[in-house]
Amino acid sequence: MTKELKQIRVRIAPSPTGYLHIGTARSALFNYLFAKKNKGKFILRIEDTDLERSDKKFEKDIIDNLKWLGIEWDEFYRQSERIETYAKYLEKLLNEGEAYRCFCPQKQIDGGVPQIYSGKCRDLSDEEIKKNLAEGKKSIIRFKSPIKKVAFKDLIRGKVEFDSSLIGDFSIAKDITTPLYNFAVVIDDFEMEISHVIRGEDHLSNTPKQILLEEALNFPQPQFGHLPLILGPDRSKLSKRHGATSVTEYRKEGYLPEAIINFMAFLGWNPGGEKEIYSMEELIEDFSLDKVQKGGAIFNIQRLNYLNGVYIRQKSIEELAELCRLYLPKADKEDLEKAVSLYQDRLKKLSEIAELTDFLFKDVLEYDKELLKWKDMTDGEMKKVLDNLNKILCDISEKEWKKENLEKILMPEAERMEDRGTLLWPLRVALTGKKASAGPFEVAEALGKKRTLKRIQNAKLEI
RNA sequence: GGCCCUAUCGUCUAGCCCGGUUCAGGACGCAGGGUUCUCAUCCCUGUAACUCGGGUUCAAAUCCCGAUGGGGCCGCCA
Repeated sequence: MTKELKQIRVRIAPSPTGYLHIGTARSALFNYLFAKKNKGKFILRIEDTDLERSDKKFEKDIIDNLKWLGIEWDEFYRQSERIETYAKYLEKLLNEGEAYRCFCPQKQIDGGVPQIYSGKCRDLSDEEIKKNLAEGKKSIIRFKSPIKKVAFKDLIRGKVEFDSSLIGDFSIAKDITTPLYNFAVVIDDFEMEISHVIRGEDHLSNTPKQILLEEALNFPQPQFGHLPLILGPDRSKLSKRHGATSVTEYRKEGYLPEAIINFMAFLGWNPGGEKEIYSMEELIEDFSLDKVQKGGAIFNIQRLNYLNGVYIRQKSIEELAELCRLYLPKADKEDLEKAVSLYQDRLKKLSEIAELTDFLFKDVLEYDKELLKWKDMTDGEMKKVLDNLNKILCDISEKEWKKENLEKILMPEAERMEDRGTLLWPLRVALTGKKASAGPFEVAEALGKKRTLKRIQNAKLEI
């Protein structure tokens, strides 16, 4: 028997009840990589059956940020537009006696431990159902869960087995036009011909329910693969209380999509070699589900920062300047490029550019005059140094006001001192007002002759 | 509490399937050093782990069993 090789079709199915979560983004990435690697299709399906909690603004955020990350889909669906389809299958299940209406009050949580549904309404007669309905009694639709062992081979974990008697008759819809998660997923995965369901481990215990439904509906079973969770520092599932969890927050702070992608890929996955800087193309090339980890991985911001620095340093000045525009709204293209070339090596996040380069955009610097002093200089020595600096710099023409020239002229002067810092530290502080900054020659060039001399004058006035 | 998943440096992990080549490799972090006026970049060095207990075997991080730890789920949310 030759097995027909079906096309690989995977999906990411976020619900628009919050901004794109880092965990959802990583699931999307893994699905995307798997699809691309196997020449398959990647589908985005918005799971907005819960009208109360769903919000268009979150849907927009999910779409925008997935695109921003470079995770593009081949097909797009919205569950709220597919209600008729679910209704059709709901009717079928109801008619075939695989599902039933339940008129019981909502499940009670007993001593903190929820109970399995008793099955009280399982065998209600048609008359009783009609009567209840006529009386306007509230009902939901439950699946008549057969008692059996449900086993499946997880792509990442191997054989997993559940006992359906511990699941009970779970709910599949609030009413005929309001399907619930486990049901809608099964219908959609079938209708969309999903071949592999790759999702977070938090869905592992939903899998037997979905398999039971697939069996009742005679659907082929997709392959399941459950990804390890992204954890907070306390090893519990990453959530708001651990800090920023949405892609948009990291985006606003100035993390690059390349860095986030590289970072997320290596949370729970590793190709085995020693190469750790990977572009999307390289990830696709090397991706494989059996290199996925089983245990959860802590979200380590230090590593994201490091990676972001790596990608920032890879940018051209022009690109980086454009990316930083948002953080320096008042700067023109030229200023932007000056600022960026001065601080590219020092940037961990784009947002830092504003504070780092504020001295470029100020007329008057405010700093403690003590900061001007290198080691234990006296005021007199300081004055001499500044005068000297002023004298030398005055003689350099506007035309020659270049980093290289400034260095060529100033360095021998600095060498003459017992310590180069005696000349260079006060210069740098006078120009930037900071104890840590880019080098004095490049800053002087960026500032230009006039402003440089002005700042040296101002420093003298301080003493 | 029940069910399920899981377990190598502080963190992300390689090695485990096919036991000996590993007193366990890389990266982040941290510490120290070099370059350097400062900070950063860059370069070098160091730091630190096979959860525990039983087996199996000449030999176990690697195979088996158990314990313990950690996590997830248990909704008329997804």
